[in-house]
Amino acid sequence: MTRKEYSEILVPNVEHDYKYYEEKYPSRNLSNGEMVTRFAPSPTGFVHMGSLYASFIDLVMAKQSNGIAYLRIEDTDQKREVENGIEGIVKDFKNLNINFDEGPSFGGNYGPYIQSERGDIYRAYVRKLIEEDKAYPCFCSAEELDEQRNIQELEKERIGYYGVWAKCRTLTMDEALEKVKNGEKYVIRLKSPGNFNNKVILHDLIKGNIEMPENDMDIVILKSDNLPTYHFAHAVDDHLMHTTHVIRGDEWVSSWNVHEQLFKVLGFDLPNYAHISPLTVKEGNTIRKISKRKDPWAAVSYYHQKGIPTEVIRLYLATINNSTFEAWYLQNPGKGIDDFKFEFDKCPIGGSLFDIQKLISISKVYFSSLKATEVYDGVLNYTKEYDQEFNELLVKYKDYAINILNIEREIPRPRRDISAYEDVRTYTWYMFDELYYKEAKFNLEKEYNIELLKDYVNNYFDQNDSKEDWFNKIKELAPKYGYASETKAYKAEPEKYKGSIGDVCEAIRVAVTSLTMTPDLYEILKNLGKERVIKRIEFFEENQK
RNA sequence: GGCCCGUUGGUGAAGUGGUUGAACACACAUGCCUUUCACGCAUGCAUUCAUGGGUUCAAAUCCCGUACGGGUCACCA
Repeated sequence: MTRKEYSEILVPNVEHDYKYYEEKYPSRNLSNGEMVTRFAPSPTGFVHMGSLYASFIDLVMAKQSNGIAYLRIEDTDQKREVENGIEGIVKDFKNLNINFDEGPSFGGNYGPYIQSERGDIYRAYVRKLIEEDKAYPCFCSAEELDEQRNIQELEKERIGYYGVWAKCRTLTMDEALEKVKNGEKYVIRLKSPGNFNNKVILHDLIKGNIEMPENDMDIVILKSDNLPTYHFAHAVDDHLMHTTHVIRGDEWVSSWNVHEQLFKVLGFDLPNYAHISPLTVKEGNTIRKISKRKDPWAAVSYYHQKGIPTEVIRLYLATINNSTFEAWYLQNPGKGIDDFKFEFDKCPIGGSLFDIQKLISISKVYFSSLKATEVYDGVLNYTKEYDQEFNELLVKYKDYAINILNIEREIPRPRRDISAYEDVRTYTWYMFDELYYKEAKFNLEKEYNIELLKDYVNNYFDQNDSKEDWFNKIKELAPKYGYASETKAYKAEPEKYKGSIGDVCEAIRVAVTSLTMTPDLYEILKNLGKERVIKRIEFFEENQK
């Protein structure tokens, strides 16, 4: 029997041979420097901050090099399958408005992009390896393997299936065939040509050179369920899909020697590797990876619910991903992520602690850079889903709402109070009568002079005043009631006055908004208009009693 | 336990042998300015880069040991 026939018995029902696939997926026509990257999650749940971080780097590196970033689903472990896992991931990315160039439901010429649909392809290459005597069937059971592991541990030997421990390696074709005939289950293992005493060096784009022993483990490449292991699928897929840069979590560093060997054995060119460190969180004294279950902000739904735009998350990921991004971003107003040149060697090597406070601060800067109409559109969209009542008010008073959102905005140093769309209501509710008369509460620590307030609104206030006139009038009003019209004068001789002009403004502010802290009072009064100010002062009078 | 990686302030970090008496940003504190808050400005916040030793005229930066943290050692990815 030839080795070819042997391989066909061991790996049955394969439609094409590997040469067919080599032809079917020709090299991509890449010009200089164009990167092909891939984000390759296993569908065990929904998209979270960690996957977003990894995919962010894939996308940004591909995009800035004019290359291609594709999505590949690694679902070769049927036990871990989650219902609708694949659809969930694709949907999450689409909802976030993150688009890959190729992938399930994105299209592309190098598919299928779901590994469970690529079984035939892997098997064709497994056959090739068996035929070339670079792989062999292994009939060891899980129990036997466990036992062997225990012995190795006891004897302080390196653990694994290698050298003399690789029992099935020496099986002859006839012996193996006999077992197959008897219906014994088997897997296909790589016949590793490596020597543990040799060194291989990973030239990692992020971590630098890492030296490790050559792989000598006869790792499993095809499981008994006829699906490949991660290692084998990685080699075959990234070869056929012509990935130029494998960007993945650094938990893979230690198995890189396996991958390097697999590429060599299969006759593939080795891609570049960039191993990224995970997003972490501190819990007591230990550091752990972020977790969907334990960290609420790890879920993308958290941001959706609060109304934090995807762009903010991307900005945050950009700042932790490339150390020089933040300074650049602050110095180049109007520019965005796409204008920045990201580099692998600026990526963090150790883990990055996720800092929600920092994200919020980035969000505030982001919101402060938006135009009022943009905030309006965004908040309208947000409240449609999360705050029907406020949404109706925004629709009803569109122009008014935009004016309010424009207070202290589109100026050289805009306010930075909004960090999410959910904050908009918190900062503007009192400007809407429907909410104001229902929700205003006066927890007064001091009493305010109603006469002064009435005098002000009836005899001084004019909606059309310029800010300067407005302030001059307050200065005129203040002394009438014993307040200093200049803060300095008050500070110099506090005993001579009831208070300063600041106290006068505070009285007006509280009477009109029920709050002691609001944006510019002039703008607020101007937007409310005389009639409503009068009404609010009357309302205040009733409530102060 | 073997192999690999990391350790700079409350946080993210810059830094690859000498303009570092350790940048920048976030957070925090105080003060100034001010109609409030915010913004802004000023100041403070690591006498020191986990630790011990070595190389050097010179080390956060190079070498060795130790401690601590992380990863990995599956028919999981």
